[in-house]
Amino acid sequence: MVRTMTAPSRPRRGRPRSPEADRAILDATRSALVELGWRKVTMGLIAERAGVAKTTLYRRWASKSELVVDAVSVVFDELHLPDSGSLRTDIEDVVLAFAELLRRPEAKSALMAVVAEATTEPVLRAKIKEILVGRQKRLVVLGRQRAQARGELPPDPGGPEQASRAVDLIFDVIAGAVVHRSLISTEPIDREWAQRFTNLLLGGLPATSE
Amino acid sequence: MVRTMTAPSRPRRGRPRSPEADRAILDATRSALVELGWRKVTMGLIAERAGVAKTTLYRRWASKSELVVDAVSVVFDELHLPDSGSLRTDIEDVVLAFAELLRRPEAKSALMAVVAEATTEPVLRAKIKEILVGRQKRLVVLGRQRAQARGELPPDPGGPEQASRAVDLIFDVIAGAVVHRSLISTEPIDREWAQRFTNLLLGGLPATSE
Amino acid sequence: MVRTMTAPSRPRRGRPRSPEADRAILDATRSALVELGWRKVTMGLIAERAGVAKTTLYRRWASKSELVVDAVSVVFDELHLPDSGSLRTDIEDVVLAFAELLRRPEAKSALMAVVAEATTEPVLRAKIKEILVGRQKRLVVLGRQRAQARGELPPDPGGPEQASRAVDLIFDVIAGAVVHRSLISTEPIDREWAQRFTNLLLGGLPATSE
Amino acid sequence: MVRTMTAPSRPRRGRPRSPEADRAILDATRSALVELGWRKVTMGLIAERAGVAKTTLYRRWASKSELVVDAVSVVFDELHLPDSGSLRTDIEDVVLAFAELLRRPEAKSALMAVVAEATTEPVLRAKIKEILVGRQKRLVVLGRQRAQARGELPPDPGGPEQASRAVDLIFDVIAGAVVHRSLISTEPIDREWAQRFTNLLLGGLPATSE
DNA sequence: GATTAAACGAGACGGTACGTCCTGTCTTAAT
DNA sequence: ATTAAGACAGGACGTACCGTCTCGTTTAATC
Repeated sequence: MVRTMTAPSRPRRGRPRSPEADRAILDATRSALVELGWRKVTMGLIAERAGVAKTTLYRRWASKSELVVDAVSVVFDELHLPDSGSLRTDIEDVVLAFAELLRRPEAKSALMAVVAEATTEPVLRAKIKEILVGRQKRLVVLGRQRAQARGELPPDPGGPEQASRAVDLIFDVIAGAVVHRSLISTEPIDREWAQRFTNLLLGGLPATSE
Repeated sequence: MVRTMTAPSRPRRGRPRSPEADRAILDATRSALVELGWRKVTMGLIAERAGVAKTTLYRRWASKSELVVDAVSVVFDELHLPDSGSLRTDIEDVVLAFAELLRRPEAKSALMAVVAEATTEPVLRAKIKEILVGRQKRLVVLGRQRAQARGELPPDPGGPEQASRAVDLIFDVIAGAVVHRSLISTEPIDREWAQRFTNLLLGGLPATSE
Repeated sequence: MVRTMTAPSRPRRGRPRSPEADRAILDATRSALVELGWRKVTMGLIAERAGVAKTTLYRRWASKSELVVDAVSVVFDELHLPDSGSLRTDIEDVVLAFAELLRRPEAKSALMAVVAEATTEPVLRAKIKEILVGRQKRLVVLGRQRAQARGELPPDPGGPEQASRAVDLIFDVIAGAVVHRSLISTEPIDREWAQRFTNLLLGGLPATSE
Repeated sequence: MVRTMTAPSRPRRGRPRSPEADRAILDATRSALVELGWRKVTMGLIAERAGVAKTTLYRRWASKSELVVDAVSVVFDELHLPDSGSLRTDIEDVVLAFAELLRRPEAKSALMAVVAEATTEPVLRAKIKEILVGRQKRLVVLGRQRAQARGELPPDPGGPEQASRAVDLIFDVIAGAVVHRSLISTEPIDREWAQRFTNLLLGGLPATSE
């Protein structure tokens, strides 16, 4: 998560970092995002709400953006893909679930902001790629496997690299459509839209008018 | 463009606003975005580079975000859809053109930032919807008409509202995929990717593995 | 006082500095020093009490020390030398008055602090020399003139430079003794001590035991 | 010196305090004062230079001020009064020696700072009174005894208390004049000034013009 | 040609957040 | 019990922008 992953067995001299502080900070960040939105959330406010000094924040995270990515990642990890029995409803369900996630204030106000920051900060960019993008591709992989098992999709034609590129493409199309409609076009996503999108994705452009 | 569009025939007493200032401000904004990126661009800096007082900026635009949307809109308006002769290459071409636009620093660093701001500011949201979203749908409308004329797509089945919803969907899918891959997944978009995307869009998910 | 003395007739572009802010800041500084002492007075607190932004302070003064010198200077300017009729009582009176000034919390807590800062900051050093030292020498000059008029002291023997050096010496001896006993030895200064000091100053060391 | 002087024969369980640490800390404090001056010297820096943990500092001294007083005291203890054969040259010599001491950066930058702190901290005040003031009065006592033995000064007229008060007065006058000229007026002290000061002190004000 | 009202440059203003630094305390494991 | 290491709460620092304001100065349409 934070930098706990650095060196699993370090000599560890001095007072160790407080895990309670970690938790309190991430909780405070999420609740502050819910109540105030990205703009009005400040490092000082998070520290105050977490009952922690500002230095404790900066000791763990290099910027507000990186802290927020970590705080928001657990929300993204809540996404699951219950086996609905058909590829069509699997897609519809995940589109609706993702759309609902993007309606949550802590996600909506934060996602685009950290992505904006990331355009100029490579470290943050890598973090987003790993946490918010990479980790969610599991949903596409899983849905694809199920569909292949059901015979709804043909088995992977090429090697593993080709399969990975296929997953990436599908992920960008699904997540991209939901993000674009939710946050850029700012139009609502309901089951009807999810169905029309799934039609397009499954049948392709010429089939949509039927 | 600005907000000078209020009441085209006002009594207009006193000194009129300088059109040179308008131009200088928008130019300074674009060049500052190119060099420094959204974060480091400040209203004070724009004013200085434009040889203009800060007051002059605020007399015309309510915030940095709104100014930047206007400054960037001309870049988006450069997108065109030359008739390539087939729907497939029309899509490929527009995907590549849009991807290239998002590689330009003034667009890349600004788009997500203003979208992030827009999550909490309705006025800005409306402006983005009109300028950056609404205006580009013309590309989808045009491409669709040509494809229908060629017989590549069936004619509009329902009324005009249904057609509008179809355009919206296609726009969100195409623009969403490009934006997501460019700015969130931060992977390069080349002709090979554009072809695979177009395959998916035209043939649908089951056809992609062939 | 502040920098009002710079360029008596400048073109003066832009909004002029608020004289009310000047006054409010200096008042707030003095009252804060009285209540809290040098250590606990912060720039942020002064700004708050003066109803002024911190930037307004820093626009006028480079540091807390320079601000405090200006704020305290008016207290030093309150020192006067009423004509008591004899050199002996003139000295006693001025010693007691200066001792009383150094008992005032705003002076006591601030004087040594700014002098300490001045050991490393030439600009501040010059300011102290001008305001807190130079301006008070008038008292010595005046007392000396009166004593010479009364015949208690011989007229200036050498040229004006020699007279100036004599004044400097007497000032350092009187002010030095009062400052040292008040703030370094931290012993009380009462009329009895003032009399013994005056004896020493008028009669010299061998005469004190009589 | 430190506060280790509490209970010379304690049971002393656990690891004893390192005397090397004491020395290293005081040395580091002095050298840091020389290089950086009071302001830029921090407890953390002293600890680092002494190769010691911050905890070790705070276990021995209650604050930076108290540590610095101890570190600087050895410099003051270097003052001596070689018997020059006459009261006049004894005074001149001690004035010049003290002036030279106050030119040393570790003394100059520290003395006024700790005095400033002491205006609000009684414990520190007592420490300064004992170490920096009380201990140096020996110089006045010694010089006086020699002068009385030579017949340059009359013997003590009153009881021991009156003699003590006389010593205090002379000390405040001499030390005060040197401190004031060195650190407040910030004028140089050379032999010529020391002679004029000694003239004044021995002969009194009316005699100075001769 | 004089009036007049808005726009203009300059820059001060109140305010907010920043990220750094230092203080003095506390918590580890090691000695 | 002391040590080195270093995390901790707290608080001030001085800077940077924000968006507003108050000046004195143009500038053009109206009178």
